[in-house]
Amino acid sequence: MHRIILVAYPGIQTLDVAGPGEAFGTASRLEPGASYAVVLASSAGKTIETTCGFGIRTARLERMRLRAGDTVLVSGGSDEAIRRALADAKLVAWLARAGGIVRRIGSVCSGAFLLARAGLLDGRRVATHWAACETLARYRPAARVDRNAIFVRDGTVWTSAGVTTGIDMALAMVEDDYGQAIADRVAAQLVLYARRPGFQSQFSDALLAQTQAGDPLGAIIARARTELRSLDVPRLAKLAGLSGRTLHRRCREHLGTTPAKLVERLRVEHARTLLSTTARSLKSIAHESGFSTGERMRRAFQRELGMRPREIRLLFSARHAA
DNA sequence: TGAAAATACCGCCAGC
DNA sequence: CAGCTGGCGGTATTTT
Repeated sequence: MHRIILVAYPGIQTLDVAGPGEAFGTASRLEPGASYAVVLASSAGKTIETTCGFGIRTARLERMRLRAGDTVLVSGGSDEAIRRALADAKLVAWLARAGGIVRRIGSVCSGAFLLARAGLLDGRRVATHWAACETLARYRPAARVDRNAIFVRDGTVWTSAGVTTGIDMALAMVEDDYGQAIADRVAAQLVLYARRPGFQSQFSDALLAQTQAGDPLGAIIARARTELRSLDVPRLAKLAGLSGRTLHRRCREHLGTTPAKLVERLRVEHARTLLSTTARSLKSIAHESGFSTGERMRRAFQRELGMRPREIRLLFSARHAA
């Protein structure tokens, strides 16, 4: 039996607790092989209100006797709620203590600020909501904020980007505990379209959203993904049926990027997946992703992710070995 | 590492 | 006329 302690405070984001809570709860309820006890706790231990006005009952944090096998997950909340929570010395101290005891400690969305405050993110690679990345990097310079990840596992510390990605992260924990088959069945039960690995960027989600919105660019992106090996800006324009100039404008207004950057991102994304799921040589991965040489791939990775391909492989291959 | 060559970016503008 | 398109070309960035 794994205990999951969801840490709450007034003004938390409803989905940040409900998502992971249901993921673990579903696993426990439907999978004979899996067993979780999910508890909600807050500093005051009362009924607290979430962002949308739901009242949820919480146990008192201090009453929790921490065990080495526990998992602690801190929810995100509104700016105001986070600010108040950061000032809650008891809460921060409890988290700091938990960090030294439990097997896994993590956050969803802006909950990362509380872990940062407790000193748990120093020297770690972490994820948070895209709109909060810069603020977190400034708030705690010792934390290495990965702007692309939807969730990151760095040793015992797990962080996720925001709301629904908390579910992806919870499922990765289920996989860690009970294997992929069970995690996949839970995902199916929750009717998740596809389970996303942590390295899949928030940027991809934006692209996916465009696709579903029926935006012409969405279809172009899908096409482009299949032709990475012979793609440059004029070619992309041709696929899109637009002039270079107009394609440029569309990319700016819909995706906040430029055509060449878009192509580069798609290439990096593709290569990144291959790096972490196969043992193929960097050179062959570079070639398949449309980089003429390994050197060019390395430079693109540095620009897009601030990391070298080799580092990506090292960081993510451990996860897959488990 | 450095410099030349290639490619991309984007303000501007005429044309639809 | 407003609003969108796409060509031009100087500057910036990336590649070789």
